[in-house]
Amino acid sequence: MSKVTIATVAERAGVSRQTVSNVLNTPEVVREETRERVLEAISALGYRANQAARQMRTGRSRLIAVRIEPSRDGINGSVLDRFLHGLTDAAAPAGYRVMLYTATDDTDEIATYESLLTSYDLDAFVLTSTHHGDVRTSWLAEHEVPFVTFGRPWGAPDTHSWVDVDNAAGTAAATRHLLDAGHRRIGFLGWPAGSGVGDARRAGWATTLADSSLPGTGLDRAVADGIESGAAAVADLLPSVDALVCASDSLALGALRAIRESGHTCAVIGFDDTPVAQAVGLTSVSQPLTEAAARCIDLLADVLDHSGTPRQLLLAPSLVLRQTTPQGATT
Amino acid sequence: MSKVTIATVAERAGVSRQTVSNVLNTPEVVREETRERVLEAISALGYRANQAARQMRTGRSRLIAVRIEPSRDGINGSVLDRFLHGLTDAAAPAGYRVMLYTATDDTDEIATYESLLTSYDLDAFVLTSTHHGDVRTSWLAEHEVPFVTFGRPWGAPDTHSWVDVDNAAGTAAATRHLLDAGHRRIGFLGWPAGSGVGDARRAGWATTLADSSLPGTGLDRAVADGIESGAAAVADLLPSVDALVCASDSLALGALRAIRESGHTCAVIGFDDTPVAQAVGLTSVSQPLTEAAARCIDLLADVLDHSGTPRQLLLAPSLVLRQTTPQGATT
DNA sequence: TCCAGCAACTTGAACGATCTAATGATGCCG
DNA sequence: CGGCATCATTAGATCGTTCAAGTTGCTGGA
Repeated sequence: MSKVTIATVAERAGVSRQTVSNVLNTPEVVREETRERVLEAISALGYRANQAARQMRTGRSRLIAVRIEPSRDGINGSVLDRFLHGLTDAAAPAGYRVMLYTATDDTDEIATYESLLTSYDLDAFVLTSTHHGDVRTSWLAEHEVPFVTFGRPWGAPDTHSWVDVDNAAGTAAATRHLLDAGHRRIGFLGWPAGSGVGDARRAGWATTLADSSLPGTGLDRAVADGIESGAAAVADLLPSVDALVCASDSLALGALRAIRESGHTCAVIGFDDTPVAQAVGLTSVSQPLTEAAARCIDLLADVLDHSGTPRQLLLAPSLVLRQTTPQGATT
Repeated sequence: MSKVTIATVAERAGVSRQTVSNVLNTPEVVREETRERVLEAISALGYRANQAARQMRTGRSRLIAVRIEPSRDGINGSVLDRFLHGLTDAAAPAGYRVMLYTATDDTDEIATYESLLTSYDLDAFVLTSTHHGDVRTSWLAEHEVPFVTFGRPWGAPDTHSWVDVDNAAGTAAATRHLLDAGHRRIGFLGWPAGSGVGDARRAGWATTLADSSLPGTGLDRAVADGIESGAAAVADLLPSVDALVCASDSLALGALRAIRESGHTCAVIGFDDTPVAQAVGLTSVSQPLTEAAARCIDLLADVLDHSGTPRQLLLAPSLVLRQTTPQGATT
């Protein structure tokens, strides 16, 4: 099968190249009858527009780029991977494809932007893991590159479209669940202050306790993410709590281990509903990653159509109930 | 900054467009002095070749496509994700970028090939999860599309380049480790016959036992992958074995649960060294995924240079030692 | 009858690179 | 000193698409 170009289709349909192009891009200017004849020719010949040629003319590639992280923590890494799956799925029906890139840090990432933009003419970027003082968003905005972030612009104004999950609502739901189960001394195991996500998760726990007029002071710990650090932090917290809300499944897993070793009884809820949580039967807060990805594509389509102002979406996480007690959790 | 084309560079260096093109693509035909002048202009202007234009002329896009699976089993899905990370990393220095696509089954995937090839002019595909009677490889070969597979062509002749991990060596190492630890009644928990990978993993266990003149008959089970099915299968196997080699971490996790519930003592080794295995401290066979991805890119570069015959690479997995006993494993 | 106005379609140029063929400069030999 | 091969470089065509500027044919109002 030799290559089918727009000229082949035009010849077969007995029209000019431009008419074929119009059928594809601005169908309303072509007469019904002609359009049908062209469409018939297109499907008969199996014609598909050559993206490279289209891109050269229009400057748009229908390609969006996403950063893929070196799988840092094996447990939490799966969150971004699931988001990526969702993004690829959602992009295809919208006529976009996803291209991957890696970068070691934000500065390196910006260098990659330049390289990708000049050589591949990317249409847009989807950023993940936004954080305070994120230089990437300002660079992209400054260079007028369309983008959407999964994660709100912590501390910066809402000048671009983003999708985020309501982290505070997640830990609030977890805390409420523990309250309903009769727990009264509910602690929180999270990360050091400064990360937007971590702070929000802590706040969800704190405000829920406050709403029930229960004390939270001294019942929380802030450590780096990880099983070991989680276990260590929980060790000295244990006598004072009978339940724990955690900022991640890694921390929750560490907590479970410390609890089992100590002989205490303490309920635990994790965050992110990772495969590990599923495997060990741990109750965990689940982010709607597939939906978040689909919304990112929606917002991106808007941005690329130059239609309207930036929009922001906050999605609600859900609590996946499994066991919360250490015995259960290790079952 | 207005766009810098090859003509801009040519003007600044005082040469023609073609000379600039030659500096980039066939440097040996350009005189040393001229080349330096051109290179200087390139870096001064920050010129980068426009891929779309190059692609239209040459028909090559420097883009390779990889299928991303809907994260089926959350535990085992991480294997392909880690491979994907490695692939993206390895592709960049070689001048290639990775594009993602999804497909529901092999037939759908072939339809996607056609679509991607005609509209994006992809250079090559990297296939994963090869299996018996894989129609994808024959389609690609027939249409002369360059590709490399991660996973050997089970049952088909070695007509293309591939990289695979020696699955049998992995379970053999696991079995040997258990033998060295003094176990003599070593069972195997795997998948139903027919999957190349599953059969190889079973064979590694069987031959290692046979080498030590130990019986294996009746000590293995074949079930669908998953924690539940693993637990169920191990239940009736338990009195007869004091150690278990598993075809996946999911099965191993199921086995651990059944063992704990039964009160028996039995060592367990998993496969794939997934985050779950790391989290629960399970000894597991680890595939060198980063290296496999890098080798795939190497082979692909060869294929795309039309240099030489197809090559095949078999990489050795390694055993990651953690605990093998259920007590340890649940710590 | 004439021409403005419109709808439907066509024509030539352009995007930015690479390929092919042609050109000018240089050296070598008889 | 002329002829010829060799090397370095240039000019023009080309890839497949879309944009901008036509062209054609028809309708209807003055």
